[in-house]
Amino acid sequence: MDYEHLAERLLPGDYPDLASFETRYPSRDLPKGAQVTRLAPSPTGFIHLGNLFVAIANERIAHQSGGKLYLRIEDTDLKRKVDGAVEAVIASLDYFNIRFDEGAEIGGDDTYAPWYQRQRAEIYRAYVKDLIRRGRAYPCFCTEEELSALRDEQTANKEITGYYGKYARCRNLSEEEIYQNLDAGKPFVIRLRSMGDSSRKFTFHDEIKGDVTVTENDQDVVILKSDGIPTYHFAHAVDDHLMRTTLVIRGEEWLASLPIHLELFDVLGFARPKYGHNCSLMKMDGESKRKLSKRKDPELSLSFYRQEGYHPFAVKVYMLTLLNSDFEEWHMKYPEKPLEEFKFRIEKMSRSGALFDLDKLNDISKTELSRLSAEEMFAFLKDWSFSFGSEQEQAYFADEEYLLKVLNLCMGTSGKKRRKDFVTAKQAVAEIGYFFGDRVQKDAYRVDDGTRNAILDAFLAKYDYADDAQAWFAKVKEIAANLGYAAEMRDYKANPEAYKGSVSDVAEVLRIAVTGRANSPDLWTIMQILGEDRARERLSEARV
RNA sequence: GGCCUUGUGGUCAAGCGGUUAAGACGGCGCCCUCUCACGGCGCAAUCCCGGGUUCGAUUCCCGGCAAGGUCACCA
Repeated sequence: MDYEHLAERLLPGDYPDLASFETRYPSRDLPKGAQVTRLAPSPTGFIHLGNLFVAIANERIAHQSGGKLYLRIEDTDLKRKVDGAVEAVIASLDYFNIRFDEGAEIGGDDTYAPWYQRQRAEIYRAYVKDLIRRGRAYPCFCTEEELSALRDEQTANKEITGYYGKYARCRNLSEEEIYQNLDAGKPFVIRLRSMGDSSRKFTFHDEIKGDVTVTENDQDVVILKSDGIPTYHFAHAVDDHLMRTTLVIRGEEWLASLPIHLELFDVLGFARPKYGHNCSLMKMDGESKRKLSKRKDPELSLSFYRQEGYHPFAVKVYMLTLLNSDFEEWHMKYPEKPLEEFKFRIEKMSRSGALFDLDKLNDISKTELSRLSAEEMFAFLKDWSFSFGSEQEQAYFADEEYLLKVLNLCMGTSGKKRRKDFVTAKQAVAEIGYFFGDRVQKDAYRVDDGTRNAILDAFLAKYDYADDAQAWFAKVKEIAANLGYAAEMRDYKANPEAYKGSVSDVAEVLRIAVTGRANSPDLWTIMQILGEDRARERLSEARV
């Protein structure tokens, strides 16, 4: 077989000499141990938690080793392309403080560009042509129908499906048959002529999973599709070699095709990068665990967290606690240290899939938000409200001084311990509604109307805005005592039968009258913030 | 179904042949307290199941079972 001639027929024209790629895309000059990692999304416009999960790992490894993180776009499948997707990826990750050093739409060093695979078509073809010349790749004319018939046959025979061994019909086509097909204008793909043997296994060291047993690839996989664009497998090998990736961290769904990639690297004469396959995030669905799904789980989408008003820092902290089991302890010990100081270790990454736990995220959110200053909280809430809040909520931000007072109260900034009332911006903004016009009656009074009025009237009569917290509370106690309630909790607990209730019941009436709810931060402060007029107004309006 | 991977409380997990089997979230209870939040204390709850190896297995080996991944001209 004249492979030289075949190669020219299949991919006519001059292609650069392969050696020229090695000089055009030289080895990177980086310190010893530096890792070059990448993110290689397809431009579907959908960036999800799993992407963020992998992105954080790649970013940490690259930057803490003095290496590089780049963005490559895998747009080999046109059907998946969505306009603006690349910008969306960059913006979404930037929101979580993940920055690329180079790559699509990043600017900076473009030595290794182009970053879009479609724009690299000539490069891939040059390598494919070389493979054909060497007899390591061949054209395949099988149609989709033939392929699916083959698959059905194999399934029926309980055999491994695919294009391999005796089933690789076009692998052994004679020269005449090939040229007849070509002359007839039949479309074709280029397949790898695999030299592997699926009965042979070998051990591969995965940076995350440790030693794994893999079977040699014996599939004659498609490397160049009929449109002249490579498949993922082939583009991966060429790009990660030429872009000088040292470590590929990707989802574990790729582990199964690792043998293909390894054979490709070998046949192309490329040094293999290191690989780390990480588990995917799972979710509880009824009784069983399953991978987070785009269709069923809104929380998979990164935009979900923005809409709900989760602080990006909190989400990142949660991701990190799932990513490295010792991170949580470190972060608790040094809450003020920047995340970048944590020594991220790829070998600490979990080998099995973690269940996404919203309770845990909420808890982390609460504590991260409680560490903000009132001013930072103001900015955070404002930012959220003007993107997702109602007009009414946006109006909260008109009087900055007033809102700051509210936030200081709700965050407990004056006390020794911070309050943790806020979980998300959405919830926080709703929470502080009673300081503004929003006076929904959230909780019901638990006393009868007569007592309610009696308490309200008594308080109104004694209320003095100038009272300090002590004097204020002394009056509440006095009212309690007058109405047959225990002024001291101690007394009430010691002898509950002797009273109608305790001061807490009296305070509750006032609290509901002022805030609409049975639970709130310090009532005296709330009334101070609201101002005398509004406080009195609410108290009298609460009479029945 | 084949192949690969993984199996420690409800969840995330430490653990690497001898431990009262850490810790965090959640649950429950108590304390603090005018309510809530914070904080403190405590409780319940775990080594998937069989066989081995060993003086001794959660830890090592084998076999089950279960879960997840994957078997495209998608990535």
